[in-house]
Amino acid sequence: MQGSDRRSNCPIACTLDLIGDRWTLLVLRDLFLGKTRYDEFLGSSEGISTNILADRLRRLETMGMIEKTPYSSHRRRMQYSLTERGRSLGPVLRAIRDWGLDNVSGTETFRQRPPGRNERGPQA
Amino acid sequence: MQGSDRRSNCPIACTLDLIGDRWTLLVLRDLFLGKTRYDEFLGSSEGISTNILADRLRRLETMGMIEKTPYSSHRRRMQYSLTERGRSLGPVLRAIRDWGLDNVSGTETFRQRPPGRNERGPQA
DNA sequence: ATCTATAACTTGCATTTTGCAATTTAAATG
DNA sequence: CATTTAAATTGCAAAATGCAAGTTATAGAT
Repeated sequence: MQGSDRRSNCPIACTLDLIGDRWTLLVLRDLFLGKTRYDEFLGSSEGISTNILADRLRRLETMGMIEKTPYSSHRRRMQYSLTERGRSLGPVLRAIRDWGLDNVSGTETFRQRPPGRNERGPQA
Repeated sequence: MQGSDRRSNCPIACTLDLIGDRWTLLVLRDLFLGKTRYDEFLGSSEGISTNILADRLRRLETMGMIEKTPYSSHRRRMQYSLTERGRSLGPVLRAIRDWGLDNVSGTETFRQRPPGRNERGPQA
């Protein structure tokens, strides 16, 4: 909890302490969209910097939102996936998406994902 | 839109460009809770700085999320209230709250607001 | 008239975070 | 061996935040 001397019991504030920055939420979006690897996140059109990406992935893992598993014998090559805890943020991302679709011109979702995995996740 | 050369059509990204920072969301929370005046926002337990508060209120007004009206003949004394556009962010704040209640220990809502105004807003 | 209190900022400056680009690391491949 | 690839790390500048003091414009008291 950020600012431990300034404890707030407000669930909104506590949640925002964990995920209340733009890059974290964008990384979560990408995870919901099925991206798993570092270079995939780097490829998103918002252009996250490598240091920010590494930092956010580490934080998300520390908070138990994601977990990483090797996908190669190269010990630094990890794929990331949402944990149950991370997946429970789906409604948040979805609400954000819905607001954007209704209120920001020029936004659209593309490539409708098939039902099933990430069914409750955001689409972009 | 932030980073105009890095335009993203993703509704999530566009929304986050507008409100994707902790303080903006906390100010929005307070507005949903019925706070209207500068010193009321300052009184929240997260301890926003005066420069950040002034900045966020200005931005929210510029984006059409809030409007300000004088409450005193003192020309600097304004009360702020959500516009329709701002109120439509209710589901976002509510999703964030719900996640916090489910996932962050020690969080709670207090003083249940009566149904009616802000019925769809967050409670904290 | 002056002085004090109040509310809403603004300002100055230190600290932290972000953004950019280069570099490093550890593996696979030719 | 050298080169390529993927996932970081690093160095540094720019931007944002945080803290505290200061300013402004009014109301109210003296």
